[in-house]
Amino acid sequence: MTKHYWLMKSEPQEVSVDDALAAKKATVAWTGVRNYQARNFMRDMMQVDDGVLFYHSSCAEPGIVGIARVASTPYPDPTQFDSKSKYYDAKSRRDEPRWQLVDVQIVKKTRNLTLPELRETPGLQDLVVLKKGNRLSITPVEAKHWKQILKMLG
DNA sequence: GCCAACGTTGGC
DNA sequence: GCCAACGTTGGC
Repeated sequence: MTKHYWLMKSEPQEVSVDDALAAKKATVAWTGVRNYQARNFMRDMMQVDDGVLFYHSSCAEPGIVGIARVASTPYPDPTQFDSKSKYYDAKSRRDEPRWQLVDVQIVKKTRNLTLPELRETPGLQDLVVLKKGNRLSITPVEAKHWKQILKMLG
C-alpha cells in the first residue's frame, strides 16, 4: 500500500517534541484526539511507517519542530476510559471504543519551521494546515509537500 | 483576552 | 433533518 504523510499538532505544554524524544524509544501514544475526522485518519488511513510532521500549536512560535513516523497500528485510546483524565468519555464503551490512536515515534528533531515561514514559502500554499479556518489536529500532507518540507529542514 | 471558524448538541 | 446555541481550536 502507498505510504501516506501527515501533519500532527501537539501543544508543547502537553507533549513537546522534547517530551517525545525523552520517551521510551522516542515514542508517544497520540492520546486525546476527540474529533471524528482526525480519528478517522488514524483509524482508517494510517499505516506503520507513514511520515509525520510533528507540529507545535497553541504556543508562542507555532511550527514544524520534528520529523516522525507512525509506529503502530491503531488501537483504543486508553484515556477515554480513565475517569480522572480530561479526555475521559463516559459515552465510550470498552467493547466498542469510540476513540482510536496510533503511536508516533520521533525520527529527528529539527529547527522550528515556523507557521509564518510556511505561509510565505512558494509551493506550500495548498498545505491543508495553512488553509483558513483549519482546526484539524491531524491533516494529510501531499508527497510533494513532504519532500519540499524535508528539503527545507535539511 | 479576543475572535473567526468550525464541530457538536439538542429542541423542534 | 434543520438550525440556533454553545463549545473548542488556535493564531494573534
